[in-house]
Amino acid sequence: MLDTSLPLLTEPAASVAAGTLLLNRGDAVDRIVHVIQGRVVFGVMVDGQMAHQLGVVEGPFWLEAASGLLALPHAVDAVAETEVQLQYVSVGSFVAEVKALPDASQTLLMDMARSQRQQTEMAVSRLAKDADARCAEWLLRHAEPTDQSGGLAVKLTERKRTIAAQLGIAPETFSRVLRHLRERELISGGGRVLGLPNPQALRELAGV
Amino acid sequence: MLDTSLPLLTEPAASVAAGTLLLNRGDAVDRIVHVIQGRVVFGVMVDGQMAHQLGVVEGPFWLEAASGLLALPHAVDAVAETEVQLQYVSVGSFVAEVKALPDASQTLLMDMARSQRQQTEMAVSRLAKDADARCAEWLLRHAEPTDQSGGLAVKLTERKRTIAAQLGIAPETFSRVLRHLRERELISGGGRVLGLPNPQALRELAGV
DNA sequence: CGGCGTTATTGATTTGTGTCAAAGCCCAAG
DNA sequence: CTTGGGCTTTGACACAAATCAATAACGCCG
Repeated sequence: MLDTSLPLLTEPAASVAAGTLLLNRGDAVDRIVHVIQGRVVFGVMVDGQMAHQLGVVEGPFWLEAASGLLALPHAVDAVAETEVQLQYVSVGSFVAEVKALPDASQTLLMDMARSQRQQTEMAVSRLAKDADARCAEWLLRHAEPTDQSGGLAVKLTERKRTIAAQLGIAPETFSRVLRHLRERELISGGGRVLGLPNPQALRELAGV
Repeated sequence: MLDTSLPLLTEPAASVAAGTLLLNRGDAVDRIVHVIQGRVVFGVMVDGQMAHQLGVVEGPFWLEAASGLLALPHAVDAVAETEVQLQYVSVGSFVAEVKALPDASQTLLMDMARSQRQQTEMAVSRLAKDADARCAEWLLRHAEPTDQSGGLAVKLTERKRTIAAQLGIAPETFSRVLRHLRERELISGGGRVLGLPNPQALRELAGV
């Protein structure tokens, strides 16, 4: 894990509850949010709901650093998905710090590379794949080996509507895809733990 | 315009023709491409065609710097859209340079911020808007005031199929959208120069 | 155990956009 | 002027996924 702390910035860390709106699309960037710990979802909200999810980031992380550096309004909405520890940092001191400390720009650089990568992968996956393929990909990414026998299984820790949002599809569609995969015997088990009897076929469906 | 030159790197610049494939999705990053001048399209290619365009970048620019820094395979395909002047730089010397020179990481940081921003805006626009809205947005973005009277007009300098690709829609769809907008009298003129008689309505359609 | 609010599933229908195919247009070469 | 080959437009159609609406399955608390 990267250490993204910037030593000059000593503002106290605050803690906000899950569900808190952290920033709004279109708002001017008055301060930058340093997420120390916790998970943040960003995307486009439509009347209070995160209608289109663009990414999920796990702290430590600089939220929308690009907007801060470029002095442009935020391009996305962001919401705390878990409880989040964070610092608010003025754009001025953020930029000053990045300029002054080589290490700071280094870590920030790696940070941005990470986030850009995630975003690119998500965009590629959405453009190039249909719902079935994306779900298959998601299942494989979240699969873990079961105790014995080396089979794979996925535990659904979040609500399915949330997972659907991550996949960029409607909850109904996610439901149908799971049914479809179950019919084709690519997944098994009806509860919140799904078995993957045939990972190879699943990989194929996901387009490797 | 940013200066992204890195003084330590003195490899000679090469020139490649429009249409040249610069990098392939999935390939390991053996060297980084510094685009000095020219336009590069990146996205996902399907049998030789750029089927899904993710972005267009104008040099000077570091292509897929994120992949280089993270030591991950390329996430996208990239093709020269115009003739392009470029340098190939080994990942090693690239990383070394970024580490050694504070200025280098500074400029690269701004560079990545720019590209991330572009990508984010494109993703947002695709997720949140339909074809009509995206075209309206594009028209407004490319509008210029006409000589007299302060009206707005758009000059179509590229082929429409290219514009459609940038908008992430099929050429046929673009054609239909233009007809639709013309029927609603949001654009006028049938040639390669379109008038925008009602920018306000257009802005509304674009979702501001 | 039974009731209730939330979440998930299912079916019917609509919508937007891609695809295929057939003209039509434009312009440069002959 | 005519010809031909690209882009562009148009129409008919197919299809994936969203939406709407209704039902079913949970989970939780009393």
